[in-house]
Amino acid sequence: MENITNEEALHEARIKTALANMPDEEKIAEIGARFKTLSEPSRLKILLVLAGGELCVDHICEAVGANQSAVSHQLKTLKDNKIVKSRRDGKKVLYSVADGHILIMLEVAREHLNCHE
Amino acid sequence: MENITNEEALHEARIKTALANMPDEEKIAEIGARFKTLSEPSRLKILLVLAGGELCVDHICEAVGANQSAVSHQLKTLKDNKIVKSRRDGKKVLYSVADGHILIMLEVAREHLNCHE
DNA sequence: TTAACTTATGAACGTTTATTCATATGATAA
DNA sequence: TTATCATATGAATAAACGTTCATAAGTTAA
Repeated sequence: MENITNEEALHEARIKTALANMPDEEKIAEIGARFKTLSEPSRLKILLVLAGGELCVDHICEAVGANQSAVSHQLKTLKDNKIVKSRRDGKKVLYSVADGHILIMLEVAREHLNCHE
Repeated sequence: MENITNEEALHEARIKTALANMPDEEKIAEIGARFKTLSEPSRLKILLVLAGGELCVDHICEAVGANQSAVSHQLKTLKDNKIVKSRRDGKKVLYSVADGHILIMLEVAREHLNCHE
């Protein structure tokens, strides 16, 4: 009985702490948007290809085996979410991974998979 | 002209290397499923609350301000994807974060956001 | 400017998915 | 067993999203 009360108090304390440190709705939505961007296999493939260095759109299409329109749409999503960046070089537009955090997240996700298979 | 050829060769080499190291379709789908699980704000909130320690379902409901059915459905998704684990304690079922990789990914995602805002 | 090449984008269709409602299952106490 | 509390789940509705098709926009060379 005493135990139950203590547990209850502990859990209530956890909830309070968690809520105090909880990011606001907007921040949570942004974090979620990042993860969502990384969740689609077609985008993951593009990212894994770009992990090797910058490439233009038609090379990306060739590498992932998807058509140009689909790849461009996905690149836009990736870019809007700061997962990749781009620069123009003549007729071509070269895409690359935006920063190191992305590759770290990919690596941690793969480690997590290995731990649970 | 020479430059263009060299660039072309470099990009082709990148594609070859990337494709050689590319996980198979199934692995990519699994990685994507993990990210997708982390992408929904309602699930992220649950996870951020559980980051403080294990809690039973009704405490989670209270903390995230969602109804019991929705929370149970989301907990099932989180558990199926090895993001959380659970144990029964009497009438209650206590949920907690499955392992440290999850919290690392959350942290890296937040760092990534901070770099780009 | 015109033609050729490269990338981007709008609309529509089909699929996936989160929430809600109602109900079932599991556990404990009386 | 029965009543109550706690959690899980099936079905349905509504919203979100990826792909495709068609076409626009930007860049370079002739």
